[in-house]
Amino acid sequence: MEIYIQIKMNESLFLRNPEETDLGKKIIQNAIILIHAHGLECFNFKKLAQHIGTTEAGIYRYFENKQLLLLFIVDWYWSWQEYRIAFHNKNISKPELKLKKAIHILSETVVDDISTPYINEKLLYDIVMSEGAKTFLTKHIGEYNKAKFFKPYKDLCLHIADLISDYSPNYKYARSLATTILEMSHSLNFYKKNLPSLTDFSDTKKDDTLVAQFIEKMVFSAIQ
Amino acid sequence: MEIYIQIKMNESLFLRNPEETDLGKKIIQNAIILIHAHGLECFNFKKLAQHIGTTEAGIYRYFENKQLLLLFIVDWYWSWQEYRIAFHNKNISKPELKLKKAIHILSETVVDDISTPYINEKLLYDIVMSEGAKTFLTKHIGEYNKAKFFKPYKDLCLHIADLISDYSPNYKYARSLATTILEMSHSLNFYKKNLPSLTDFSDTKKDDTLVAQFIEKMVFSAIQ
DNA sequence: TATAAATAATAGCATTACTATCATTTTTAC
DNA sequence: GTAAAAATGATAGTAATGCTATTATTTATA
Repeated sequence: MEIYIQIKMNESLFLRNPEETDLGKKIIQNAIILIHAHGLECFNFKKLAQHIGTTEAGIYRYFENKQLLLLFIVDWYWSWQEYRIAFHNKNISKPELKLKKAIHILSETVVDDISTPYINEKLLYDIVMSEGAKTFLTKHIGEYNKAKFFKPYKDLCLHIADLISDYSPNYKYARSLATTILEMSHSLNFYKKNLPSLTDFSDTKKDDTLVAQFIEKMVFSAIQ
Repeated sequence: MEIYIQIKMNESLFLRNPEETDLGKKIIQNAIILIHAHGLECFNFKKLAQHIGTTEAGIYRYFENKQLLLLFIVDWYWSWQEYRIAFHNKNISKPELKLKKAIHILSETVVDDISTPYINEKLLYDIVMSEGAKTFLTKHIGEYNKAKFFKPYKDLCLHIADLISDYSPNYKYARSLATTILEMSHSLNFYKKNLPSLTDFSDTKKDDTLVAQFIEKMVFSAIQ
């Protein structure tokens, strides 16, 4: 059985849908590779074009600029994570287990998912960790929000908030706590890697569940 | 009694110490004003120079580039917050009260502190909220870390972690929790303002202690 | 009052972030 | 199988950005 999952993306993110053509898929695939390798700052459409053997103008036919390309892959990532959480929690009824699963999915090492041929989720996880916040740390936040570019993130946040409320219907801060889970699951892993003294973990330790354990304990004691 | 506080800054942040000359102080003061008004993306040394009536090259004599200028003011902010926390907790012995005070200082509205004439802390708070993360979301993170540019943030993190450990000596995740406090105290306020559906608060509500209340409850149930 | 230090004025250059045009190839429709 | 349409490639150009360099002028200091 070979299943390929396809995520329906917000059409305002692109000028031409990259998932419908070979060149488009190459753009996504190699944008992820290049941003992962050199960071968003060093990344531009000229380099991307050279890397995949096309022209700068060719990329501009798909995306208005690199911020929207970043938003595309970051939005894709959040939708994919929500899908994974829903998938793994299928047929599980205990709210406690569901919430724990979600926390672990969000804060543990991701491996490349072969059901998405031109997207390397392992690289994408790193990109979201170190560049993801830049999608909303911009003066365009209002405009982007109107265009629903943050919908995948908000949907996931609401999904987690619902899991929290299922477990603890009287807890008053389900959304703030969901946002805390989302944010800290990525940023503690970023710090663990780059500024480990801001955490209680070190990057050398093999155990990749440490961040999840911290968050899990914090969350469950908060909503108990 | 008029007291002016002065924070000793890391000398590698600048080429010439801006706090020692009139032009230098103007650079800091107006950089804060302009970054607050238009965001870091739109901000550059040419605009800053025009705004204060000097030349681009003049600014470059003080700072190598705008990232280091941002680091300067963000580092200043974290040192100032640590100072405020220490100041307000002077002669208070109960660890519980100290930690609560720290949480409130970090997550509630800041007003301009007149003991720092050319720095508007109110504007600076907004800048740290919406641009602060960009200081470490860069490929230069390793190099900046070596140069100790993140020391003020780390010191504050450790300060909070110590307050946590004083209250609850057996708690295993003092640093991660301190980082969570620091990060969420700013980012929840950012979301409250810009993407309120990610929080349980709305920007219209007058009460500015809501974020603090959420964090306080979460923290104290975690370390109980 | 000489000297050094700081600032102003101006120029210039490589890179970035696009836009435009036109030729060529590939796809699709009949 | 061919014509039309769509997508891509090749090339050029422009305004803004992020610097560096040079020289002149002002200001502080000895």
